[in-house]
Amino acid sequence: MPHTYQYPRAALTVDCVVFGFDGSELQVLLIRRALEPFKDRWALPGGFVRVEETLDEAARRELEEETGLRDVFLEQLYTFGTVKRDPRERVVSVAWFALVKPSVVTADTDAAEAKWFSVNDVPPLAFDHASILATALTRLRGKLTYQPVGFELLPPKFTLTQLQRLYEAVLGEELDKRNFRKKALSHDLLIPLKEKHQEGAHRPAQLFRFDPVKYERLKKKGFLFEI
Amino acid sequence: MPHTYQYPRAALTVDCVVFGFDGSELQVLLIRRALEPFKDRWALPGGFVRVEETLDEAARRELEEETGLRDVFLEQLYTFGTVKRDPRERVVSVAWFALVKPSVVTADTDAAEAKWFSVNDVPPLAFDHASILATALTRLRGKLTYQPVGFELLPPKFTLTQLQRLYEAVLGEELDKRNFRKKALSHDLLIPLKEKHQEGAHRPAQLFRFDPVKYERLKKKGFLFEI
DNA sequence: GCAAAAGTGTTCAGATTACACCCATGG
DNA sequence: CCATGGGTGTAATCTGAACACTTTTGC
Repeated sequence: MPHTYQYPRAALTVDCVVFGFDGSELQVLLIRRALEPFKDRWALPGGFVRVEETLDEAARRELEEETGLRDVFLEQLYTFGTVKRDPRERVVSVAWFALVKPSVVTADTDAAEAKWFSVNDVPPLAFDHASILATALTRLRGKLTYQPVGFELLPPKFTLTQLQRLYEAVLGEELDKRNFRKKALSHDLLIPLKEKHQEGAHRPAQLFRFDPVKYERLKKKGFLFEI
Repeated sequence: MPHTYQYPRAALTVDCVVFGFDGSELQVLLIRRALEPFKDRWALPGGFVRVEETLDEAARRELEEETGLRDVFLEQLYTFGTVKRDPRERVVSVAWFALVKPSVVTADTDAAEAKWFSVNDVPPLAFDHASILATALTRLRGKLTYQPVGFELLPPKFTLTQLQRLYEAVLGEELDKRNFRKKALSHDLLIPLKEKHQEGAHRPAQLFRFDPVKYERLKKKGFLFEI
């Protein structure tokens, strides 16, 4: 290893796969590129890492600049480093995946050109972003079955049916209502609220919130939240 | 996002956590640094990424240059990017973890100053390499319980007892022999050989090899190999 | 014949699956 | 009173955990 390493150097970027849930489909947030290359194509929000900021700071900064989102659940996904992934020059990108709650999903994002798409109906993407998205989807599916990340995609108060719909949307399969409820409640992470959720001409549903204290305790033990 | 991004840029490195198994303890391969900073300290093998090579090519190249190892199981681990992790300048490192079979573990490595250490007895490490190692260990433990990676750490022919010792070393707990064997065989990935393994004054043990065809098939289905 | 590691089954508890009907509400 | 989604229990099966003795070999 040389004592110092000079140029040429790869440029370093971050890209964020931001997932949301609209109540029936899993969504991903994309921005329309204003500049070449891939001008006018949809792309993951992201940009260059500054020399004085950490990687997650860069991801959060770019996310806020390009979409207006702040304080989201963010986790490193994978680093993409094939040589020609950017036609301009060598660019290595550290990809992140983010989960946001519906309050932010439905709010306007600062960037006029940021838009939510169903993951089942994504337009052609710039660079290798389709492959980054695919990696993120696989990771989300994997995580969902053993970690309670679903709550990051739901409002603070939610019904068991909403939780089930989310699991079904992400996993792409139907789940048995009784078994799902039994298991979801068995982890003792859901606190029933006094309120009910009323919507439409039918029996109102029990609202729950997520218990962040028990969540932290579980997390430290390399937790499980299997559905 | 600017159309091009100029300097200052972070430098990009790769670091490899190379695991081996000596039959009783999990080992990690370290090299002694010849230069400042952290001169004479032990460190993970690694170095700067060249602008014309992918990240995994860089990892494999550095691994060969510094330790003589080739053709190892290699998987991306995590990218470490805190600002001050290298005292010289901003360096972002893509960490990898590698698994090598005993034939290579016991062979001399090209680098005079590469050495195997038990993971239970690691010297102080340069940079944030202790934290990279800890991350790799957690990942290896996690992987072992649902993917058949153990075979990457064993010779081509092995006994069930050797496989069990490996699991015990990595997981840090004793396992029940009968339950372990039942489960290991249930996945139909182990092919019994006609040969027996003879060592010492006791009953010779059945040798097995790993079935790479079934492994690939399982892999494509997002496989499971639970022990 | 003895020391040392290989090899082998059963039982029990808990978890997972499959499955169908009544309840509360608004219109 | 009816349409809509909310809510509940049980039986059958599978899986995981605990547990002890016989076999084969070299010396």
